[in-house]
Amino acid sequence: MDRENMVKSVSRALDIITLVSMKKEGLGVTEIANQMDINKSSVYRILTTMAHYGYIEQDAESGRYRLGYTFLDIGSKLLDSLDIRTEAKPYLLELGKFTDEVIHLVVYDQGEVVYIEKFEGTETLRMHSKVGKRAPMHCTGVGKAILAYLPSAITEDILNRKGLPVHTQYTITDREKFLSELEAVKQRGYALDLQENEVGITCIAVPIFDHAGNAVAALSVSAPTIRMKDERIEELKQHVLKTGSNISYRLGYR
Amino acid sequence: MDRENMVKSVSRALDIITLVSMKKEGLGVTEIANQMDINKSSVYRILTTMAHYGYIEQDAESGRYRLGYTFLDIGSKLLDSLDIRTEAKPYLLELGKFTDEVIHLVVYDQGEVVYIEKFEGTETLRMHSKVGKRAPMHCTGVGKAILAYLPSAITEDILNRKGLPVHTQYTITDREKFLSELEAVKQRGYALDLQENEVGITCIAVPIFDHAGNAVAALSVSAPTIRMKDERIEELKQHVLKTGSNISYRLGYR
DNA sequence: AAACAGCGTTGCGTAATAAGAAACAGTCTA
DNA sequence: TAGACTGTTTCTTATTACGCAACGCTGTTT
Repeated sequence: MDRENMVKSVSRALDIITLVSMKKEGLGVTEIANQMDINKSSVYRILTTMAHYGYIEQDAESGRYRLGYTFLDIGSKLLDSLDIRTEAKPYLLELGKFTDEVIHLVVYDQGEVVYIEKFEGTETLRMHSKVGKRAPMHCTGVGKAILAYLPSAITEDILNRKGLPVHTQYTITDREKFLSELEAVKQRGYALDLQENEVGITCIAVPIFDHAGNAVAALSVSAPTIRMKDERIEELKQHVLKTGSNISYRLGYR
Repeated sequence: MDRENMVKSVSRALDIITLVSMKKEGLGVTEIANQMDINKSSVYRILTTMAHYGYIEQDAESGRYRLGYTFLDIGSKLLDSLDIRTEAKPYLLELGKFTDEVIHLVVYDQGEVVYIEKFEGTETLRMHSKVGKRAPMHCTGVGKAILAYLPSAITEDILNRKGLPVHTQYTITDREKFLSELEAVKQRGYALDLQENEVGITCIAVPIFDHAGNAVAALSVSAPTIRMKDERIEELKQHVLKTGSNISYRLGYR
């Protein structure tokens, strides 16, 4: 970006914030001035300006400057405005173009997953029939990805209520086997759907976490099993994982 | 505070942030310039400067400017640095498990309380939506717990500035009544919120003192009023008081 | 289609403004 | 008590950020 068009004092102010944010005990005016190689008084004036707005606080005893609570105010406003669908969209598009396969985005709702976005390889994004539809969790990649990260009490409850109904001959129907599958998912960080929901379809799915660290959503790349050999899965999983963590980050997950 | 010593462009930048934070859809350069009654190009340059640091983001399609994710980064660093938070954490967890109700931890800041931690039942929430939010002091348990122990001059000042706005039909709006309520809180050592902030919610709150003996924070257990009969309050208050004094001790209060 | 109105962005000259040097007023140390 | 630190303030200078106006662009209106 053009460094020409930047406002110097604002730029300095933001540099100071970065500096201050790194020392939790706070920093002194002189200390900051030395580190940034600018004059004390400049630092002082910028600090008092930011302190006036509550972005910076001065410790009454030590005189040192620390981060102020206004960052929490703004941060919580930002969190309120985050929407999974809009945040995820560009990442899904990118993943779709790269893989040239179908990408799904789902959210968790009452023991099921709800499809809220779909992207088809070459075609443009549009309202597809599957958007809004619900699916069980135990036989889908996205469902297992979320299930693996839910609190175990909730997972138990869902399994008790929904059971493990057969969808294909590959569906995991044994409770013990399913629980250890979830453990494996958690270990790997991603879930596979090996024709467990629909014969001939294989998926790679990853969970998406919100700002509170809850697995609120998941995304998957689905493809005909014929195209999903081990080497392809190995390659794709990297990108799916990366995309998932990018979206989680956009939702405030740190 | 001296408006003389402030850096104008930094001040403008922070005003812009405030403005932007109020519209979650974002704002345009011209829109901001009109509202602040300054030139477009000034706004533009300040925005690009902040965008370079990630405090502001420009929507690729609409061209509008929104809050950027750096606020979340700084916000989470700020939360980490709050030692009250780290010291209190284990005690809050214990209280949360024992009561199986919602536990809140707030700090006092400029006549209001700021939520810095929340425990729900058994789970730990990294950054719940309420964390960072502000609330008035006069109609919350935590607010009254702190208010009762602040120097009376400061209490007076807060009441003058903020008044006693109605939140529910149970909110104490008479100044004399409120002051004697604070006296009662001080006598008992804990505060009750009997649906004064939100109908159907009852809280028990206690102040937390720092090493200098200042009431800098408070914690509360909140529950539906139906679950908060007199006997339960009697039982809970003991544990809340104990937890509060334990945390104060950890902060150096003797 | 053409004219218009709106946007975000850019270049430029000028005057306001932020930066720097140095003195000031404290505090803590030796 | 002298010294070496702070954070704060003052004052002068030229740097710099400002406002003006024009630009390219998009979408709408006529």
